[in-house]
Amino acid sequence: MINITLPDHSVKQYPQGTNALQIASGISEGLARNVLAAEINGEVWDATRPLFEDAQLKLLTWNDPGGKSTLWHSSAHLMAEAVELLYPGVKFGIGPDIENGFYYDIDFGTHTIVAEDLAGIEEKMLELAREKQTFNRVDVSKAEAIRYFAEKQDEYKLELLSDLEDGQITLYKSGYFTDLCRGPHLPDTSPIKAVKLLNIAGAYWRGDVTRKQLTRIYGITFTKQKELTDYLELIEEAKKRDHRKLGKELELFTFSQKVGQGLPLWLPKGAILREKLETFLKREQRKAGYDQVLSPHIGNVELYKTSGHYEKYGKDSFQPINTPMPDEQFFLKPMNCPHHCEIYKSKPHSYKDLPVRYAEFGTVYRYEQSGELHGLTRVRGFTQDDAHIFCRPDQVKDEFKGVMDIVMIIFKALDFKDFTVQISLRDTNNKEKYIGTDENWEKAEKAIIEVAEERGLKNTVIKYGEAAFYGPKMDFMVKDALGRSWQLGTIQVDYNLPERFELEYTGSDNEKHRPVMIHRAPFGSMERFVAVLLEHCAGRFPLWLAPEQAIILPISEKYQNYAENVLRLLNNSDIRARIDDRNEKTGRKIRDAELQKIPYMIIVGEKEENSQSVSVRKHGEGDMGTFTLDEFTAMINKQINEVLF
RNA sequence: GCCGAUGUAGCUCAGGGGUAGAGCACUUCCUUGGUAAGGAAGGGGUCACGAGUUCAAAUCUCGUCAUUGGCUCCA
Repeated sequence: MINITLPDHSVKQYPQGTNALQIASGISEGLARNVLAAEINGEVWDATRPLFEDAQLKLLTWNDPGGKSTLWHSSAHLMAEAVELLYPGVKFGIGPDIENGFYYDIDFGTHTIVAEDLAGIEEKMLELAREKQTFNRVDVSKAEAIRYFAEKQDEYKLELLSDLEDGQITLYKSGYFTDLCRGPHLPDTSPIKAVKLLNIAGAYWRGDVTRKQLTRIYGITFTKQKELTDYLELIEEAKKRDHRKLGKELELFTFSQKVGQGLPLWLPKGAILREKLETFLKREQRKAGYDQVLSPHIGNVELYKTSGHYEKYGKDSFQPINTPMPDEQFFLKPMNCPHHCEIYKSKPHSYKDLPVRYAEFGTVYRYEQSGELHGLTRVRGFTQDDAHIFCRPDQVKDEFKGVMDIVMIIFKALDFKDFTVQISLRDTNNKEKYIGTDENWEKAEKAIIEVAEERGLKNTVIKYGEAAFYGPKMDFMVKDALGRSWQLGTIQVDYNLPERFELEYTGSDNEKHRPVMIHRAPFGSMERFVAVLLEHCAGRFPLWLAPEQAIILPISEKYQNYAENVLRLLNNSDIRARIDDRNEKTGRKIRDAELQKIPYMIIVGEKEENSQSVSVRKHGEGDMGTFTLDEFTAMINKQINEVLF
């Protein structure tokens, strides 16, 4: 007999070889029907896998992440089975579950799969699911597995097998399909009740550009049709928040083929938004001891040879600008750091002056691959809210903390709660990829991890091999409306550029020392930040950022003069407003103002003119009643100051 | 850059081998109104661009450009 501990800490005895599904049946048939997998001592297992030792058991259903992932992983197998039946001879790469659903990478040979084919695959999947095919785990020797996939001529599985140790290889068989897989899987296919194949994409085998591109089919499945319908509705809703759509609707930015790919044009309202964000950050930076500097948009090729960027990115950048002088070349600046290094070098520094903090909203140009461009989140010309801190080694940690505080002030002001912190370190197996000494790298990496711990940052992930070539970094990641993760704020320690530019300060010992450089951009780039902000607030900007804070709606043209008086007074109080003087009824003007997401509507007619007042309507909330102008401006200013101060 | 999809009026989109449609927006007129669409008339498109097939191409084919879902990349 074995002892099984349930989540309520009760312990029950079962014969050896009992499985989780049988235990569930013993508790209730209803529960057994909903069991998708089991968590055994913290590890997700097949519910049908026999238990031979004492264990902690948690039964997993659709409501558990482990239940969902098992359903989706099994769905990937089910899709592969359907594809194999419909398109004999296809070969399979990998097919994992992902955050929302699953995918399978498939080599269709000469056949091209198109969107219209997906419905047929979905149908076949449902047909197979209804057969209640069981998933059977089989331990096999490496030789057996190789024999099976060699016979099937599936070179991808054979390659995967070559990396596996004999003795730890399992196959899963379900229906007509057998896959190399470590599991876990559903007891059988019957819980898969609703299927949607979402899209088709190319994906390089093992993520390697030099290898063959397979066809990746993404899909998602559910245990109820209703869940699928709800999910699809959720996606539709999310698409309404897409910054590309809102940016057009709210007239914030646009693109022009003539100007060029990935080069955003900021419209008047978008420009106000950016200016407000800049002013906000500049003030915070002033408080934190930063100095604003300015540098040109181009730099001599020698600058980038010194920085090392020429060697690494020269070929893939915008190509050099030539001048009438032979052998003279300039590059559009792809980053501001080299310029700031030269600013630092413009005079000698004492240890007493440090840290020196140079900040600049610097516009940079990077020739991103055409397929990478994406709305405002990935562009070829963008403005970084950049700054470089030059400090003594003993100041690194404090400076790092100071920067983190600024990032948090911004996130708080804009109500960004849902972010993750990614700490990117070296790939320790490929140290030659990075510039700088081992010792310096270790020092920097240690400082970042310590600061994250000391400040109690939640949702922190450490990624090895993701560091920039010159130093480790900490990035603040936020998801867009469709769940794609984007890097916003970034803080990067750099022990290398000071070396390359031979930056110095005089220490208390009257000797020359190397300062440490910290690159940081709390917004990341203005473009990407606005994009994410736009999706975050669905176009309903906080009052202090709204390009138009109020719109004055005269009941008829008879009140145009009074409306103009009101506008003048609002402008005097620094409130951004305009008059809707169209020949339309009030209901219509209100509707349009609501659609434009203008925070306040000010209705003026006979009543208001006579009492020198305004009627106020708040976006999304409705009529707020009558105010004097002083009351109204006081209310607006209070609301703005609450966020900003 | 790679695999796939898309490109018709300012916007959202329908249509589709016989030289173009809707709604909204815009202009003019009527209406002068009280918290989410007042009425009428009118203007507006080389159907992304270039080539080919055809008596005839916006429609079919090829190429280019742009957008887009992914992959790869992201100083």
